[in-house]
Amino acid sequence: MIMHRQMAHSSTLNPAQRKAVETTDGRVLILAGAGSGKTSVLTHRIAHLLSHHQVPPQAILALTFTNKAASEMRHRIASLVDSKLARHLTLCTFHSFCMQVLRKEIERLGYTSAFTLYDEKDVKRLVQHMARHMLEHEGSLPSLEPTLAKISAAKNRGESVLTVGELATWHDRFSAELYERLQGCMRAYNAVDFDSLLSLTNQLFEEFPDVLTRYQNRYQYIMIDEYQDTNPTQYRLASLLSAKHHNLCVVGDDDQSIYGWRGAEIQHILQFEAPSIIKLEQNYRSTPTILHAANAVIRHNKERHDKELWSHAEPGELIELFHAPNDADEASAIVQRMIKLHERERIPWKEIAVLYRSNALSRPLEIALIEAVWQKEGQWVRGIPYQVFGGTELYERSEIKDLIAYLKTISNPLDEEALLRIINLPRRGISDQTLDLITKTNRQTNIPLFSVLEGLAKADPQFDHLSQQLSNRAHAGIKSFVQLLQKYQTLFAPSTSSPRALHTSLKEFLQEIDYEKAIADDVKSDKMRSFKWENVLHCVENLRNYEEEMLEKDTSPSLVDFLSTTMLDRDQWTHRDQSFREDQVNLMTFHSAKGLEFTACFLAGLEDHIIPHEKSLLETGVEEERRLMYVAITRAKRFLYMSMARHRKRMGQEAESAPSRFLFEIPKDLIKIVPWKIA
DNA sequence: CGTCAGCGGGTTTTT
DNA sequence: CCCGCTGACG
Repeated sequence: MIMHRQMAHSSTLNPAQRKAVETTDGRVLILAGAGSGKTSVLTHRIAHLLSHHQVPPQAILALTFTNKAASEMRHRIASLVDSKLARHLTLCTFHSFCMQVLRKEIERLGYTSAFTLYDEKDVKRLVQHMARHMLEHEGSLPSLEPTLAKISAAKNRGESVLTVGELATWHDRFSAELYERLQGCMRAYNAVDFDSLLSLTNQLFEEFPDVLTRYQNRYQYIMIDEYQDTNPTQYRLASLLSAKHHNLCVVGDDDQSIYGWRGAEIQHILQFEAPSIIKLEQNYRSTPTILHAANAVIRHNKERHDKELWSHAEPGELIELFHAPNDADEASAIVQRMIKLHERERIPWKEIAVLYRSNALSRPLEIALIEAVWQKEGQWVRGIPYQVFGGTELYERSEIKDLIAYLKTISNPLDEEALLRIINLPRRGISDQTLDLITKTNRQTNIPLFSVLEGLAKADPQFDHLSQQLSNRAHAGIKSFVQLLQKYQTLFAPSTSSPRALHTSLKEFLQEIDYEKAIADDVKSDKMRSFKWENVLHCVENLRNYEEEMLEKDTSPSLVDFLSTTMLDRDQWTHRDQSFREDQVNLMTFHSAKGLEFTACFLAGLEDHIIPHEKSLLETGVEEERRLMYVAITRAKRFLYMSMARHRKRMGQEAESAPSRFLFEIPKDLIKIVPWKIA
């Protein structure tokens, strides 16, 4: 045992890290500053539990916010311990954990285990439909933005009713009514959204103590990553699960809490009661100059745990700050310096990032990158390779959404939102008018839409009245639609006698509905056509990959599971095959940069109104904006540039802007103010 | 069923 | 100013 304490794998840890790894029991708070080796600590801690305390992997639960974090941790653990052990850990996002629980237990709450998952857009669409239906006698719809905001805030708090302002205004009452109906509707559709994935799990645990006890007994050790980002529902879940063994270890950094506007509660990490509070303050990422600047800025916040990043390294370069006349000049000045870094300091493009507060600021930068002229292996070339994070993603594309809607309808015919999306796609003569008639019957009788369609298809006398009102064309369309769905419900059904690959069925399905032609009919340009079709094929490829993965894991693949995995892991759509490791400059928001690091960072548009964002000042307050600035600064390893423009177009108008107030919080001796034009 | 004009809105985003 | 959505019209 004593020999094991000096196990090779933990010998690289510093004393604070080691303490964090070895404090296994009870409530533990690990305050992990930016770049302090948080992932290392978490993975070593889990490895330590497994190999040193012989905790079975099934008894460990580690929850993260992103799939990326979960899979990175799993890989790193697998390199520390027997990979068989690593495989049996429950290490996943909050959402996929709840998905797993609900797939097994949701029938207690009146859903079926084939429930489908809605994303925000799906919910929004549904809310719009419902609002239109509720107010069909009114002239025009009120703006749904405030309603959606209220509903989303309530969901984040795990509240199933709106009690905003005692429902004083008409709009409040309307929102409350809509929220109530929305939940009824989701239930009827057998659909769950991202937020209710969490709140339903809590509800399940609260209403069925026997279920809770099972999970409490199983998970002796619970760890939560990025604890500063937990919202009340996640907090509740952690409390429920850890209430038996009380071995709850939370890891995070209050200074990096930047998701308050999405319901995250910084108070959770500020007020976490624990006998052991461990601070990781030694930074392995940035130069002391950069760290001093970051510390100086964040010191101005009141709501925080006291801590300060430090490093043994050489002080490093000063932070360069420049003020350009306008945004285009700022962008080209950034690109000029970037070329210098690449050519003189040999910094690869992928080690360079430009970070900005909001996506709208990326335009001028892209233009400057495209127009840039530089020397590649002695040749003059035009254009620096770059990638912008967070554009319109593949999964948002209509051809994919339509295809997914088809698969949702096949696996859960109660999902009327999905059904209505594809009922006339490709066109099969079911017009809006026809649909109106059918949905009216569906609403009046409370018979699910798909059952009405089935009834019509087999001429069930119950629907004679409705049937008479429909055209022959509509009849034919409905009949073929119902047959199509029934056929593929069987083909995609799990564990039929002849095990058939899902992607084979999908290919056959695409052929049968002639989706390629449907896309071709819909789109003018050839380029767009092939692009869309490629996206569809990519989707088939995803399904095939999924099936392979499942077979490797000895789990049986299913359409339902594929759909939820797909919805819960959007990375598979973006960074799977393409370019992730390519040598490209990175453009992204401060928010998306969290967790990443680059040798050189350019922080662009550091102007008051942009950072701190004036709208955000009113909502989440100046401290969250300061944390955002802190996150941005701490992304840089060696070179940090800060810049702003004196004039910038704002809402169409040219306007003057002032330097960000946060710049004045950085000690002058860390900054070198340089002319924007490079000599 | 598809196209176009007029209108509102414009911060951050993962699951 | 530029975008996306809605609703009216062909």
